[in-house]
Amino acid sequence: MHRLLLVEDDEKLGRQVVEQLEGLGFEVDWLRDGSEALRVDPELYALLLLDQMLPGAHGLDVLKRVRESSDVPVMMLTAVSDTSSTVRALELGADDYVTKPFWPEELAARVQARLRRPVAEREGRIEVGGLTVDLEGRSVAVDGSALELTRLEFDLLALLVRRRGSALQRAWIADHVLDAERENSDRTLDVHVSRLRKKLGSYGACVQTVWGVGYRFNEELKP
Amino acid sequence: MHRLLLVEDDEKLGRQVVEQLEGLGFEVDWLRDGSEALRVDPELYALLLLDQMLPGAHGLDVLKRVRESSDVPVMMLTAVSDTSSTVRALELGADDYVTKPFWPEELAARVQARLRRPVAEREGRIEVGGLTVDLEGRSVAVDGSALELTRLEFDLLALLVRRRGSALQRAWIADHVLDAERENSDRTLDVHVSRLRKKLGSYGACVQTVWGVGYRFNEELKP
DNA sequence: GGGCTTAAGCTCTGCGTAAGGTTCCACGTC
DNA sequence: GACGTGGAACCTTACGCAGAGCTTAAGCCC
Repeated sequence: MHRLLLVEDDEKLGRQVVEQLEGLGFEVDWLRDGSEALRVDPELYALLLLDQMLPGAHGLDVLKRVRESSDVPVMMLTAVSDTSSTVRALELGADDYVTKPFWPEELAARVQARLRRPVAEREGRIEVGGLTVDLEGRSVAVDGSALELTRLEFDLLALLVRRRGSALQRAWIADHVLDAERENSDRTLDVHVSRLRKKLGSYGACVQTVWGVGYRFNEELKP
Repeated sequence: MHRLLLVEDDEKLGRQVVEQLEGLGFEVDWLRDGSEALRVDPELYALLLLDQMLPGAHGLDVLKRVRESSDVPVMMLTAVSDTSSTVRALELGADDYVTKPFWPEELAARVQARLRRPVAEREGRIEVGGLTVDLEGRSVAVDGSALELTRLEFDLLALLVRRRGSALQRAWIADHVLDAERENSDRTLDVHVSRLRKKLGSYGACVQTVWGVGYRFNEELKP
């Protein structure tokens, strides 16, 4: 089964999280100190859970170090107020974040969702419930019937679905989807998201807006 | 059940692939060396899986040799970076390719999908509803009556039909179909597509334009 | 002369933006 | 803590325009 690393200095919260995750069959290593976390080999783990405020080293430092050598998924545990750190974490390549206080069950569910799937980028086709995205054929179907998406809409959906579960930054999405040549209005991306949601019908709800950050495809919300 | 040949020198990857395929009920012969592969009779197998970089002989050499005597489906295992070899492989008649690194599960799924297709196609003939494309005889028939296609029109149709379901890029199609020597106008391809559609009659609708990308043969749209 | 390419006019798609409405968060007040 | 309020972030609709793609007709070259 998957092995996870949790870095969290709060004893009580840490114990709850470990219990939840082990209850789901994960093996969990738990470190209380940031400086210890700087020394571990991230490749040993299927996923990392990093608190932001840590003794020894800040969670962002750990994240930065990890990203120098590995693509392992990283989920940040952040305080509600600390939005600037959250944005910074996403810039550094965090895959998702959970704001404190949270229910350990919620965190466990997010972890499970992330690890359940094969590495999507390498598949030619991704299926989420009744939604099928054919990356090679550039076609999309909902419950069997084909959808007419524009080039940009398809790219947008593909991006979100391939990294489903992760909150993607507006600017990052824009960089990857919009025409890089021109200075785009801030509202351009909204419009395309809006149009995509509409065309996706009942699956439109899976395209979540993450306030102040960007968007996330949430497969838990499928109809 | 089907018998497959895998030619792969990486021990670990090879073992994984063999396990997966045997798990699906295939019989698998596994060679580690390209020069051995040059000596086998491809007709013994339902499908060949060829790595590109091999000791003894390059995967492309094996492919070339195989194609001299057989139409057995060949799937290439290619490194991400090696796009020029991939193009060359398709020119030589490879049916599909999977880029490394891949999940053995993914490869197994592709193999299964490929072998589910009707027998005619493996013998150089593809049938989509009432449309028959004879790759060897370079002839096309709609509902039994032959069609007069030019060389280029046939190549274009063959390309689209062989990779039906995939959205092919304009530039890629042009590279494979038009005269590579000259700088072609952007509109040249349009004209041939247009003429092809006209000649295909009711099947013309299967040739879909994928806006901003290229074209796709969509067998779902057959009349 | 048959087949490939180009030219040119045309259609129409899809992208971006503006503008007005809506939702959400932060902060202050009670 | 409940409530209210201002402002920022976001949603949605409508519209114009650049340019992708279609088609016909005419040229070019083997």
